[in-house]
Amino acid sequence: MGTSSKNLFEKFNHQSLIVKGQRQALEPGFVPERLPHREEEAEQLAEILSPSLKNFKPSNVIIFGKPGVGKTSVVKFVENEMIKAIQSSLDTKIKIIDVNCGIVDNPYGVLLAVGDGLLDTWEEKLPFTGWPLDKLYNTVVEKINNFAGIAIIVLDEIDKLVRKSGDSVLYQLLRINEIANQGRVCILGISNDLRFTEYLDPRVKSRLIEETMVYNPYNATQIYDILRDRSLYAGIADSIDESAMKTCAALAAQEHGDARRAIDMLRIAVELTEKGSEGRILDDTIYEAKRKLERDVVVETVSTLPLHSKLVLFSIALIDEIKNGGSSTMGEFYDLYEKIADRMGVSSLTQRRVADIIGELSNLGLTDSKVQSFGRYGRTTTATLNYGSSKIKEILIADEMLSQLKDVKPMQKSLPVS
DNA sequence: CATCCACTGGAATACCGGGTTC
DNA sequence: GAACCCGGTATTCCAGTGGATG
Repeated sequence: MGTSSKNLFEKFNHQSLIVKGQRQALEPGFVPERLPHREEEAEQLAEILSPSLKNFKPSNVIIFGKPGVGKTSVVKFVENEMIKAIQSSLDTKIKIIDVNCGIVDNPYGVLLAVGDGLLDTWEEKLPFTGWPLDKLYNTVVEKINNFAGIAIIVLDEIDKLVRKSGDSVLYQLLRINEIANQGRVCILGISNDLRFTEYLDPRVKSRLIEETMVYNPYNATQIYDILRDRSLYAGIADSIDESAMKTCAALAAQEHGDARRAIDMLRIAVELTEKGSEGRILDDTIYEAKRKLERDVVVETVSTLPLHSKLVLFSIALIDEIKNGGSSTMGEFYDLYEKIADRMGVSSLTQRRVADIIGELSNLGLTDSKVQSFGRYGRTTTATLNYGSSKIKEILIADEMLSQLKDVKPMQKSLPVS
């Protein structure tokens, strides 16, 4: 390495890094050693799970709460504490199995995760497809029997699992305790949705929900405390303005008291500061971080959409353009979508499917859609873009597949005034 | 209160990846 | 290793339904 010429990375080394501690403290998924304003919840959960340390099956628990209110953090925290507690006593047999039902939302996947979680390290993993469900289930039961301890199955986002695949897996998991002669399972569910239990069979419901905990959203002062705590971990406390931290907390409190969002904003503010020249995080940095966060989310969601969703969104954007911000009806954008798909050389989906795609886009917050009835003249769904059509188009066209649509202009039709 | 259009839920179909059987 | 079994996912097909207007 030459001494006279600068190393390529040197420039970046000299960036004014303001993080002097653990950078992970600002990343999603970090589990702190302290849980400001969730100490009681953690203790309560530990109490519920404590029988497992004496080899008794704890009650099944469901934790409810909006996103970013610390559900997962509390659970992870308690898990870690429990693992520490087990290490000191050799005669307790506990396995904790984490399943993120946001990703694994089908019966096979859940049973597979449970089965794999019960394997000893030298055992070969179970096949991730191919087996009949009952064979997989029998294997899981057998593993529980051999294990002869308490298996705590943590089902994060359990509401998604139930919505997509019903409660059959839950029924099967609960039934293990009846058919296995040794070993017990305890289910710890985490849900964003208070009402998901309505989808449950009463028999499953009563057995699954032996204990419930509801976590309330944080208020601004609580989020402030959390941010302060994290900034201490990250070693940025000296580099952040008091009022900036308050602003950050206040902004996040306005949006459902989501602490995760506050931490995301703080992290981006840190990154912006390290790239910039200010050297300190100010109020303005926070506002800029907020804007960047929102922008990033839109780009991310739009660009990861499946092809046909992109085409539908493109149609809506085009109609938005001609109508200058107006909404479009199913008939309009479906026609346009068909033409676009044809031009791209892909076969178009049916209207039925496109109706679902509209619903998905609306769930993602990219569009607003509602059904409108015109009485005697039937009814349709209308869709409106939530972001500027030019911006949406720009993101869409960045996709290689869609780049050929760059110059597509819909022929001006006389559209009914809505 | 009939009417009309497409919304909507569910059953059917096609396809995929991967084990299992002979 | 060809043919078959199995569950998951995406889509289509079909029939029943919703609801404001006229």
